[in-house]
Amino acid sequence: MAKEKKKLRLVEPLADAETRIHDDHHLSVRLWLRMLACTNRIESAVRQNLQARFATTLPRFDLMAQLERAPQGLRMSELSQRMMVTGGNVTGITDGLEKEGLVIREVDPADRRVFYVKLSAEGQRQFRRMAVEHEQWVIELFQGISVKHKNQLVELLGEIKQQMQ
Amino acid sequence: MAKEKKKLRLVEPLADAETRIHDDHHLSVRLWLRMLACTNRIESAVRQNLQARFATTLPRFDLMAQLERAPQGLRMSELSQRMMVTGGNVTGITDGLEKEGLVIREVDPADRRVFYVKLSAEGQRQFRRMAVEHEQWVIELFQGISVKHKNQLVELLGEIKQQMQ
DNA sequence: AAATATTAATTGACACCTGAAGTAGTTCTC
DNA sequence: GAGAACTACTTCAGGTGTCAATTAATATTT
Repeated sequence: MAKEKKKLRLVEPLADAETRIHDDHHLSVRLWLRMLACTNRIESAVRQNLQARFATTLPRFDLMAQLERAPQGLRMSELSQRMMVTGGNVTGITDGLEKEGLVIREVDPADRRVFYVKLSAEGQRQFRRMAVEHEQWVIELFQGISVKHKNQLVELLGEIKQQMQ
Repeated sequence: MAKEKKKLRLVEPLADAETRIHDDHHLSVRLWLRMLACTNRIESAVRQNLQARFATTLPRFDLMAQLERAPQGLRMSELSQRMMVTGGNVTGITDGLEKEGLVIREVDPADRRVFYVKLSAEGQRQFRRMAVEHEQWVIELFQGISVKHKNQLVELLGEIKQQMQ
């Protein structure tokens, strides 16, 4: 213990010029861990709600949400991009939803490699019901945050998102 | 600035209050989606780096990071809490790390139900190496964001985190 | 002290997710 | 127009994650 500290102290003079950078190290890591913690908690809450209220999961909800915004249907590859997951994953989730009759795979006559995935009528109904509640959950989760702060967050996170293209 | 606020306060009829709520719906959902998008991208980058450089994974790194901060060792249940995952999950990750000789399960003679999980010497060495690079990755990912904005984000996300326990 | 409840960790079933390899259909190139 | 390259999707293996049920040890109750 004491040995460790001594060693660290010996190195300190060198690091001194870089104190600001060193602090930034900690700042960036701290920011990252906090982002992760927040996201995980919210995600976990949403996930539990989806399970409890609709016996479904976040990825399924997410896929259906993408389809709802694209009534003409989406290719598997487009779903993959928009959901930011791999193609193999989309195949699995789509299989599940198709088996439950919530989505449909339609072949493209012009290119028989391609599927267009669409919400079935039943899928549309179910998604609508879920979407309403989902919005409510998110609002409740963020209810303690002022509109001003929410806007600031959207702004700052936008900067990060842009930085990462 | 102050004038703006006053205006908003003066115009308080029903329609207006509805508008504010309606906007807030969108605002909250938008904020949530943006948080998720940012986190996913960063997480994905870190994950890829861990895989490419050290042939390991984020959960493993995360578990080792927890242990590094607690040289006396942690119970499975403590790990579970700190990592915000279920106990069964911790069992699996610990099994993997133990098999590779990076962590050790020590029985508590006072209560034979509990294990104290610790980093092995090899685990410590490996974690150190990973931690240095990991910090570097995070810093690079956030390099385009000013210190001021990072601090703001830490602050605002702290508010959210607090709001959610 | 025996019956009961509680607690710590594991197990098993199932879903998610990735990366790499495989299949089938399309396009390019000569 | 036949072979090579490319593209869309699927499959597979392996790690991650949840929940519910189980096992084993400890606490509590009577």
